Amino acid sequence: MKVESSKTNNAGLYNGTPTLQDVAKYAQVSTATVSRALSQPDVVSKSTLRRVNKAIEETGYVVNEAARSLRRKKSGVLLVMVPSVSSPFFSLVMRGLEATATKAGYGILTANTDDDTLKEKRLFSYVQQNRADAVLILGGRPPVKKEELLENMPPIVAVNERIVGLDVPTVAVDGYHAAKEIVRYLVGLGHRRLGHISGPADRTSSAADRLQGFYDILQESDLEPSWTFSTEYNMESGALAAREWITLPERPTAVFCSCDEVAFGFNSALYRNGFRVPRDVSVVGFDDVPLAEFSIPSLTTIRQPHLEIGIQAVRLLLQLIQKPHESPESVYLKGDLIIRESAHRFQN
Amino acid sequence: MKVESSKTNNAGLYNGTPTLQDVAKYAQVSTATVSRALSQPDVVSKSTLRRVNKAIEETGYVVNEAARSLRRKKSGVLLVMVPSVSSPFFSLVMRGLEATATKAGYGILTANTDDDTLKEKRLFSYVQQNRADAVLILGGRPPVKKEELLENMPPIVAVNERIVGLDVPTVAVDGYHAAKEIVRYLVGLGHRRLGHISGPADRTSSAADRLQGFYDILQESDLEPSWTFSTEYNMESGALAAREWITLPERPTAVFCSCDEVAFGFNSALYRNGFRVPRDVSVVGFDDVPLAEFSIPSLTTIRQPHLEIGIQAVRLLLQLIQKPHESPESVYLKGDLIIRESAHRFQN
DNA sequence: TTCACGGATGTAATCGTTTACAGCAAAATG
DNA sequence: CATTTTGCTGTAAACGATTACATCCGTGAA
Repeated sequence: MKVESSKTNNAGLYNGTPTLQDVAKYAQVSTATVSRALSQPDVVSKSTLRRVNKAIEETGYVVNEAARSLRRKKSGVLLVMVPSVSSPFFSLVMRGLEATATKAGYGILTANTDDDTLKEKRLFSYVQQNRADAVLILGGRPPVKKEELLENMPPIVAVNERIVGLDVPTVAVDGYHAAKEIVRYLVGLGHRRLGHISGPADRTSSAADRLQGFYDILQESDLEPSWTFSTEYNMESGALAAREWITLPERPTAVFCSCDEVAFGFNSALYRNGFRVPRDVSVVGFDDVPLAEFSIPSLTTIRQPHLEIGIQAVRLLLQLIQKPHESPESVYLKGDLIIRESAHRFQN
Repeated sequence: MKVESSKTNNAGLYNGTPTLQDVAKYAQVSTATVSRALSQPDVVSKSTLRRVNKAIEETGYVVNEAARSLRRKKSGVLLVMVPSVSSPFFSLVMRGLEATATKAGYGILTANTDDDTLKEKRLFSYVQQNRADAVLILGGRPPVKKEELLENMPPIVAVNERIVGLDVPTVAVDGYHAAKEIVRYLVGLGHRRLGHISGPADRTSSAADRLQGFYDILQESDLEPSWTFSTEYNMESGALAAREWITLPERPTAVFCSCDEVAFGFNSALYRNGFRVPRDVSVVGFDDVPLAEFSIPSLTTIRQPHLEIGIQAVRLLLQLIQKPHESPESVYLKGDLIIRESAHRFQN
């Protein structure tokens, strides 16, 4: 079993990074066999497999993904489009995505979409360029014009938000029922004047769902919505809403914020104006970001199972990659009410 | 100028995604010319360039990055290794990294390192597989055994933390001077019993720097450190520290927390035990995450220029990719003291 | 007129894998 | 024993771009 040193190719000599060729030469087999040993070990004979594995070990061979991608027309990468990776909740979800994708042998390419100039080009370029096999869209905004997409649509799964005007499988918490649950909780605490600071309900399905849940529970309870305020999912918006709340003639005694960040901003601005939560107003959030537990006061909120969201989203996406023409069912998960300090029984 | 439809290759017929070949055929030039038109437009004649560009437009050609990577032996991707993408501060930095990398035509592949099982393999596999050209390490931990790395080290830049035992260019805030500044501020407010909740000073350079800054200012001020507590960079740890602070016979009147999250956890646990910040103790943080402004009380802290950190890190890395043997100088940025509510003048 | 030179383009090899196809020996079948 | 099947392996052609080298043509100098 002598290793023949080639003249045309001094591969065995460890001059560069070893290739399949080098392994093949070392193991005295063809490149096809090495390739098969790697991808379909069961079709290779035991003894050959051993020899190849040893050769791989000895040479320190690592597959070249660029070559593999070219040949297979698969990159092994998922593109994640997210409005902002620094959003506390999105970053939690991304962790779940990353973990699951990695376990399945996929890498995660991250693209922030807040940078409008590139937003449109991104999806197309990454996937068409063969840099990514499929796309996870976190913010809910359709990345390119619909018509263009339909022409040659890569596998797409929407996460957290349905994408308006684009029918793709979605993984999200059932915001409608979660909203109902938390508002019902407030009503149960004796509150009769309830307000809601909603997200951008015209653009995002999550905001619309939560808003609808709010309305429907009020109706079931024979109550009128006392106040609604529509804004973005961030702390500044919560602070803005607080300034309006303060001016109200009949202030709601409980406010349902569309997400934890809005609640933080709301509470913060109230605090700075001498109001105390929950003494002066009960406040609840949505998401249960890590800070909800440690904020002052700690925040009663809906827990979104962020890891599970990531797991399911990747699962659907891989399914879609395998069978591009069988669109899998969307998955709606349950959010759990987490009771903490920020909402109190209403006392007249 | 008639487009000849080939028999061996029905490329012009838009059956699959168009390739360079198709563009070449359409523009009546060779693939070499198209390639040059793309990468080095100045060596192609004006008229040909126009023709090629038109052909690209018409066919909707997009470069196949897999093929390009294979040939160029460059992937156009940077690997970001981060202990946890859901850390508020890391996610801010990542945004800066992503923005700068995108602008330079690079993609960002994200790898969480909290999942120990894969930690070691990651750096090697991604770079050796030709999936990434270079690596940004955010957490400070060396990803593989040192010896292995030295053999065939890809371009690496450390972000936020120097990597112990690995001499690579680093981009970070000068934590030592920033710590001195903020502690000096506390001393200036009249505090004489000062405590510090430090990060993992044995493992991370940032924690060690801040700790040293704390010590040195006390010494300059002829004060003894009243209390130190070493822990992790997270809220639970802050809460843990609070429980110890409460039991102290002579409680420090001001506490410097190693990061904002620790401060949040600290404040939160104190609040739950009936203490108020800054009435009972002044607290300062480090990082200035978005929540610092909106927390109750708002947090006096050191602002880290997270965007600038991202920009500089990518700049160094690209420099290193271009000239692998000229290791660029590390960059240390200045952190700014942001004065808010959580620290007060000491009143006896 | 001849020659050198530079600009523009084409030819073809190459990057490292995968895989259709073919070949071949041994086992199974008739 | 002849023939088919099965299991394993090798040959060589892709995948789609880049680039060293060759070629061609026009211009200006000698």
